[in-house]
Amino acid sequence: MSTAVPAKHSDAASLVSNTIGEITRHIRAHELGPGDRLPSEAALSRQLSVSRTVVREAFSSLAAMRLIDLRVGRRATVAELDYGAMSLVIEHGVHTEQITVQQIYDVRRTIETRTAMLAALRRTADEVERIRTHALAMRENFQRPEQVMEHDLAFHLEIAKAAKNPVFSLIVGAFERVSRQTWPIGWRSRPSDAKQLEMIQIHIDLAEAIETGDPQSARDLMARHFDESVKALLAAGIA
Amino acid sequence: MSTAVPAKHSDAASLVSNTIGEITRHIRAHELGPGDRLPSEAALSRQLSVSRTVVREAFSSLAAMRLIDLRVGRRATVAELDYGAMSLVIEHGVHTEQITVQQIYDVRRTIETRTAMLAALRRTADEVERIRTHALAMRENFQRPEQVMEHDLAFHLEIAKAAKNPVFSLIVGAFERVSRQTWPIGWRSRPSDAKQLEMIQIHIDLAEAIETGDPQSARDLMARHFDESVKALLAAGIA
DNA sequence: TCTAGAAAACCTGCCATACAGGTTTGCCCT
DNA sequence: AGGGCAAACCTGTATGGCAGGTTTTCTAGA
Repeated sequence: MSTAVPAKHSDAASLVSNTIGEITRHIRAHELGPGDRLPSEAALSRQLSVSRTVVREAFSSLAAMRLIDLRVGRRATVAELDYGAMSLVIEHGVHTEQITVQQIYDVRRTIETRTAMLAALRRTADEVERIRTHALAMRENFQRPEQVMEHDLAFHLEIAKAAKNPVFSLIVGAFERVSRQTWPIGWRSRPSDAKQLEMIQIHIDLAEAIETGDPQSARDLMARHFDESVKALLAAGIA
Repeated sequence: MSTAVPAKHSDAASLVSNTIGEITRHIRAHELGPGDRLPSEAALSRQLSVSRTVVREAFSSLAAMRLIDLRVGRRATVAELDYGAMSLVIEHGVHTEQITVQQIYDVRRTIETRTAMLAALRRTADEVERIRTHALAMRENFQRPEQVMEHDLAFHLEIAKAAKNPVFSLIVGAFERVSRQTWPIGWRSRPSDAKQLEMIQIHIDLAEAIETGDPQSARDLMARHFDESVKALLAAGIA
């Protein structure tokens, strides 16, 4: 490489994006799965005739999308599915005013009425337990909004997981960062303790419907939950 | 910076991820929108007391997620919403066998029955025109699968756009890379010209339902389309 | 012969510097 | 006032270097 000619070869795009392509191709070609190790930066640098700088930026980009994991001293490894990147994309869309909160609620309603239904059909005993625990913890801690929010988020994520389709988990997770920022608004927009407890009660009922294995009821409760939430948000002026 | 002490300050995480946070914070704080320019690498480097290398890797990561656009000589700019990163995440999930094609079809069915419905309610004349054009082009070129596929993908994306919710577009787009790779399988699994034309006919009918403004019918046609597609895939052994 | 521990080899995170092109800015001349 | 050109600025890529982590290998002792 030090001796290599200026190269000129290959596709137009930048060296970094080519390198990203090469790395993903490597993963595919060798059928690597989560946890499997990739070549070292130096090795790739030699192999692809680019500087380590370029390889590093490629790795860095892949890590940003959570396709690989990087840790100092260790080789890069293939990552498990992770919604971190998607969550950042959605957050960015909201902050740059390309997406409204209401639009997110519409999508969530569409997705989560389905996950609620599927969860009622496919849940395991463990999952039911976790789902119910989160719902009850919401009521328990209802004086501490922060706690309620965490359990609320975990509740929805757990239902998605119980639906046994990782793509649903990915999407529900994608809204996490934004939800964390808009949740307090919705909470404050419920004018009384009674209204807040009412909202929490829907979660508890939903957990029960999933436990019972009643998909229709689970579906309806989830739909009602979102309808109520949107109403609350609109009342708070987040149109 | 050359004179700066080893720093030790700040959060645990890596310098790069801190820098990513700083940049997104900058975007938010200054309420930057698509097209607005960010500080130069050198400026950020000074401002945050890290080397240009770190800033570059941060920029590179943000560009990988398509939150910003990079072009040589120019300053980085805030990017428009783009499903490229999400599409890579999904593709990665499929290649590493963490997601199955059938699971994707289930999600698409959930999402796209909704977009079809909304499109029928909210479409503009222009959108109807584009949607119909793609459907008809599928029939026109049905001897050239490559062409059919392109119009098929564009058809679904255009419907999502007509639903007037960018999050739906994002999600439908997220499946594009994977679809491009699995589409031929579905196509070949239809055993005859007649079967293939039948599939295309659903698209044409769907375009019509959207034009007419019949949400229920649009919904049902989209549902049927996915049911048929899954059937075809299963027949081809992609269980 | 087997094992535990230490040394060597390897690897990533970060930095400084350098230079080849693109792009912007601003000034000067008309 | 307007147009064109040079200077200033900016990004893409490369090289070399060093501070820690991590893995592998070798050796000495049981």
